[in-house]
Amino acid sequence: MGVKERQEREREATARAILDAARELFVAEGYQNVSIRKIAERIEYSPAAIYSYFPSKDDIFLGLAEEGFRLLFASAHACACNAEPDAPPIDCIRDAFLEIYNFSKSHPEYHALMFMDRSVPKISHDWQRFGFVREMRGQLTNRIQQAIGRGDFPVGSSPEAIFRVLMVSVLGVCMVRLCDRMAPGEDADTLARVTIDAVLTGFRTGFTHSYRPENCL
Amino acid sequence: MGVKERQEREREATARAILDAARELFVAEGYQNVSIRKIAERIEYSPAAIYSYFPSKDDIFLGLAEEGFRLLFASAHACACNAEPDAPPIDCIRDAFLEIYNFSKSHPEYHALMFMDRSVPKISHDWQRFGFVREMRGQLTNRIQQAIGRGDFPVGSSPEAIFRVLMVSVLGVCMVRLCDRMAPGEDADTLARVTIDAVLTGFRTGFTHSYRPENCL
DNA sequence: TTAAGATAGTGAACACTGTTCAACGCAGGC
DNA sequence: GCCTGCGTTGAACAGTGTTCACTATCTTAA
Repeated sequence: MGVKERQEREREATARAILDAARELFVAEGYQNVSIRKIAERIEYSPAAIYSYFPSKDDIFLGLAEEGFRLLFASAHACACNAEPDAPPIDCIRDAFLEIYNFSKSHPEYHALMFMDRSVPKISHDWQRFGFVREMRGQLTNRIQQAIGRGDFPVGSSPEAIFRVLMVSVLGVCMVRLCDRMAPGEDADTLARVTIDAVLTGFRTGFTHSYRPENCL
Repeated sequence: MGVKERQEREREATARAILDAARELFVAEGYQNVSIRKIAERIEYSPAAIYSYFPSKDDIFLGLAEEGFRLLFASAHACACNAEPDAPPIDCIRDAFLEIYNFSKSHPEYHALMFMDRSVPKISHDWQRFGFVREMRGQLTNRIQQAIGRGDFPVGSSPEAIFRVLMVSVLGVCMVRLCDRMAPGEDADTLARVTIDAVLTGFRTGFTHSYRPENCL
């Protein structure tokens, strides 16, 4: 009687195998150099077979981006601020954004897929659908709110604005590094730290603005 | 006797025609959708002919990136701070970086080619060779030095560090916008302004760091 | 047990891509 | 008038994402 179940299981296993093969290939060779044919060869299927599991190449990489967010979220969870619950919120915030930068170093392909790639339009459009993306933002904005409560930021500061500006600034550093736009000999790690500190100091000191974003990452 | 000269002129004209066709096509349809065959069709040559003018597709777009830097530099020159030489340096700096953001809006394809594209590796490697890139940085770091002299930034601040952090932060905003990573309804213009002000305020207030980059853009 | 049906997987093709190369035609110089 | 050399070409190569008619196998009902 478990025929349907077994078939379903087999289908799922093959889908997983496709994703695994795609991941290994694109971590090793980059998105541009992963072709359906290479994935097919790796799992010993014909290229056409893949299209009965995923509607297009983009959808395979949409699945991988989801995996990337899961990975980043796991890293963020494991970083220092969560180990010491009594650590100063401001240090947690700094660490969390440094972790995003570090993630872009340890998983450059995932980072590119998640934050930079324009060749997978579906990621751009659907990218808010990942639940843990919202969860991760929530956790960080909570920390920022906590810091505001402690007087680290001026009263009335917008946690979302602080989060957003930190995010785009760090993503800027990541991009400049990943796109080989660093000056010869320039130290990206220091740049990341200084950038985060500059933005944090800016918001801590306070300046007037009416930026109240919502649902950003 | 002017035969060689005429031939040379004709070759140059064809090379220009290739660049023009490439530019029109890629401004209209984006880098990904411009093929050698489309360029060839537009200038009424065979695809193979193009390869006697440019070693590869990448080299055509390397030429276009150079054009992009020229354009951006022209915009920066034309922006408010140059119109009023007595304007507060801090406003000039803000305007200049806002201009970079605006350029990414008015010329998204050029911006992507200049700052984001990884599919044209030669741009990454040779990208410091553009003379006016250094010139533009020089002009801006001078303005920052001027501001330091006026006491807008703490004594001993590094103009290069301020320049660099402003640059990567603005590039972050540009990237998030161009890569469709904005939240629905989020206002990128405001984000750009707030980001620049946050970084500026951070550096004006001052925080300890030993970042002394050189030759960055 | 056999016939019918569902379906996963295939090979071949389509319409593209960047790039290469032998061959051809034509202008320039002797 | 012939020869050389250069610009240009058509055809091909090896690759891409994707589609589709077909087969072979496995499942289910009679």
